[in-house]
Amino acid sequence: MPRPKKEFSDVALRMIADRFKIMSEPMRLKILHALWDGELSVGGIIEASAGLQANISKHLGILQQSGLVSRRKDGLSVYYRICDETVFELCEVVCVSLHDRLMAQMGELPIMAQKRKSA
Amino acid sequence: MPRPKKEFSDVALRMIADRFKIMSEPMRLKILHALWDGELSVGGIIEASAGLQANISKHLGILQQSGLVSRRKDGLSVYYRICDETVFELCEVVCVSLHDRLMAQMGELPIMAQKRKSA
DNA sequence: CTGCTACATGACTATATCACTAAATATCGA
DNA sequence: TCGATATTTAGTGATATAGTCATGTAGCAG
Repeated sequence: MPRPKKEFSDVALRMIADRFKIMSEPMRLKILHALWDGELSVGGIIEASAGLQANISKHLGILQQSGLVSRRKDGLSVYYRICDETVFELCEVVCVSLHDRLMAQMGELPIMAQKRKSA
Repeated sequence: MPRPKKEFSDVALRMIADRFKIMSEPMRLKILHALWDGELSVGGIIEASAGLQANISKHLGILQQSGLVSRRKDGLSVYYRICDETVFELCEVVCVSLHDRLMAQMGELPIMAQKRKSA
């Protein structure tokens, strides 16, 4: 069955593209991945993502403004957590797509049928 | 139930981020949208997306190299079509997320309970 | 008030990328 | 071969963004 085609205005395209752009930085993905299991303080995120404090803070600001993570302040620390679960879904879809593509590319290679030990 | 946490190497993060980056240009989304219903020649894509020829061509090259669209040459024309259906899925997930976010933001606004005619 | 900790922000540099123009390449018909 | 059409490639200027250093701000301890 064919997908029903919806129309997209330039504004809509811009909004969608912006969301993808947010997700298009490895450092931000790393931060989101660090938040996979739940809330974490900025210090914890810095530790998990192995980045400089200023950079992490800036990325967290971007992620929060885009609505992907939420901020909670408690004393000296600030805790972030993912508040948009589609983040995981997007990454999973992309991973599957990349995997399929690599498999297809491997299939194109004329490797002779020699036994290969699986790791 | 908690999602099972998978580990991501820097290379993996880079690959995923690159895929998102491909999708983060409104013009490329416009091109993909033009290909929604199926194959289209470059000329057709130019017409549908209302962009300059050189620019469209460059974006098509990027899309093809990333494996999202495939190329078929027939005589003078080159026909492109989407060969990775996850493109649609990604856009749909993002749209839902954006919609939910806007709805939530609307809910935050203290609008008085006045009747509003639906358009 | 002072100092300390945790985080955010501003300024700056380097890099990347988009859109545009102009030129090159490829295919078909006369 | 010549010219017309269709598409790609190259070069350029403008813009944007990541990363880094230095500084600013908020909360807690003393």
